[in-house]
Amino acid sequence: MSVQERKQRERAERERLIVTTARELAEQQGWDAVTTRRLAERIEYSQPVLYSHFRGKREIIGAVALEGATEMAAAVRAATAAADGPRARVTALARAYLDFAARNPAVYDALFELDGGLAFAHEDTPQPLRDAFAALLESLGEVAGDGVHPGMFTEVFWAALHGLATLTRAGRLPPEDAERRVELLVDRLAVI
Amino acid sequence: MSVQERKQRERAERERLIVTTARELAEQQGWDAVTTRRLAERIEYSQPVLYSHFRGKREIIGAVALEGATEMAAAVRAATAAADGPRARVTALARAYLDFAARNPAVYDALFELDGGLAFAHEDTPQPLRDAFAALLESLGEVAGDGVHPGMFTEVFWAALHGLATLTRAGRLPPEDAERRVELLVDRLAVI
DNA sequence: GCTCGACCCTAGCATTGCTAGGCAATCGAG
DNA sequence: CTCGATTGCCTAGCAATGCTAGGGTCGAGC
Repeated sequence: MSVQERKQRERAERERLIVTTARELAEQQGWDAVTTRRLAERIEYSQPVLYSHFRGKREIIGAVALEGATEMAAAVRAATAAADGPRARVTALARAYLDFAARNPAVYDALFELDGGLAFAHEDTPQPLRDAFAALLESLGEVAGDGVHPGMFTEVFWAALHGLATLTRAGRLPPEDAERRVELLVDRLAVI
Repeated sequence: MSVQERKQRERAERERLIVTTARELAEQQGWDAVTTRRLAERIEYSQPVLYSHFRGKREIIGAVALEGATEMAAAVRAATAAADGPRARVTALARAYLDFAARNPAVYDALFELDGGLAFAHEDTPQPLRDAFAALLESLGEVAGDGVHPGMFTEVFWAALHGLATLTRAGRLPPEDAERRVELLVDRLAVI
């Protein structure tokens, strides 16, 4: 049985290699540069190997997205845990979110801009995505205000952050006032 | 000279035909289905004709985006003009914006999700885009609140709307609570 | 009526995601 | 140890994509 175990382990390692390599390539040169050929070359296997791990390119994007969701949840939790009081927590959360999006544009794209074949707001939504939303909810729920459903408040706040992240990165918003925009958002939306 | 004029007119008409056909096709079957071959077939010309009007597919997307920006500006202005008082105006604006995005997903994608080769927040930003932002600014500027720059307030409000629009359409947010989310956004962000 | 130029089409290129088919190495049974 | 079977991988290829080169045709202007 040990042989099978070793093979299984090697397969799992190679799958991780594929995902991390796809992510690296995407961060370096953008998702357009992540072709199955280039990806195969980088992992030093032939193209069909990719398809023995994933149904297609979409699933690879999806895998990067899930990895990113876990990291983002961790980043948000780390930032809010280090802050004192609801207001500081929300501000830290917003900064951490936007910071993550700015530092990992390819991962952020995999999560929200590209089609990774992931189900959102469904019963079959993958755990990392649920958990990322939960991480937001933990700090945002406490500033939703009376009579406002915490989940819905989190959705709206999240949407605002998402809008800022994407519009800023796409050059639709000048990057200078980023910090002031965050302050305005927190001041107005959160009920302290 | 009349011959040249006629030719020029026909060229202009054909260019409009390309843009409206691309838009139709995108609305019907999504932008992925808008290939140069299919588009050429629909307008009953060969592919190279497209390239005598536009540098490439990107520019066609950009043309659809510009058309969409003009329409969106008109839709927003029409909605706000019919509303009484700042609060009603902002609510109407938000609804009109989200409604436009929901009813014209392909156009909205051309504007904000796809690369149409357009410059934003620049000195060489095309007029329709500037005007669309101006349409938002007209109604949002009056509820920015004291000490808050109207332009920046508009950016934040716009980003929030953009986030709601994209996340809702991508299935990231459940569509049921759309109206309540708008109310929350207006209540909190706008200073009446 | 003729010539020349604008106009547009056929054909092709490189690249993309994905798949079929075969080859070789490894495993299990005798 | 041998031999058939299975697993795992690669070479080669397909259809579709955006885009371009080159030639042929038709009409304008003298």
